[in-house]
Amino acid sequence: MTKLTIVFKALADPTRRKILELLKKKSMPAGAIAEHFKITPPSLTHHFNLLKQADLISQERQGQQIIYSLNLSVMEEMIDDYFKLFKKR
Amino acid sequence: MTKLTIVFKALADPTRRKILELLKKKSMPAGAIAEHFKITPPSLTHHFNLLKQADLISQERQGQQIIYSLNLSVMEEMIDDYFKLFKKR
DNA sequence: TTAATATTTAGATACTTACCTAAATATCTA
DNA sequence: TAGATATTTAGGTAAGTATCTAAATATTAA
Repeated sequence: MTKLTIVFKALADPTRRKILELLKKKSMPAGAIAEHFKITPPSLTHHFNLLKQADLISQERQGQQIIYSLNLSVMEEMIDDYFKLFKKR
Repeated sequence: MTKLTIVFKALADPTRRKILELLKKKSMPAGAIAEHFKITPPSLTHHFNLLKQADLISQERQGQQIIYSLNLSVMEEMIDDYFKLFKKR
């Protein structure tokens, strides 16, 4: 699977897009993210894994918590490299 | 399913992205598109349907052929409305 | 109107995915 | 070290998806 396919698959789910939007405001631990959803922690971990695979987020342990952060650069690269093809201006 | 989810799902497949890239060069009938792939016509029709559902392409019959065209505006809207959120400049 | 061409529809199958429950791991605190 | 907290891993299931073959539809040409 190409990197682009992995990224689009990651974005093709509303839960994962909402996670990205939360992380755009600020980095936060899994538990704080979980408060915004009604799915179980294992399901959220599944989504974190796909977002990590797409390199859209990073994680860092801080004590008992795992802090997730958005990797803005991957989004930007995608816009620059792929969508520019289809952009007028 | 939201419109954005439908569009990202449509883009999350290499065959469909290649169809879009072909149509970006010029509109063409299903058969001409098919020459670039090794999958069967019904499989291609399946991909056309998903791209149409995402409003990324349009079709128009011309005699025996169905001519497909790219809807650039949908791509542009998506870049403007969604990705701008994540874009620095 | 019959045959040929272009494409889609119908239906089946193997694979993938999003979700769950139960159990495991990692860290902190008493 | 034992217990509590935060998160992940393992394993299962129902629903979705990409593909195929066979049949149907639409159009053109003989």
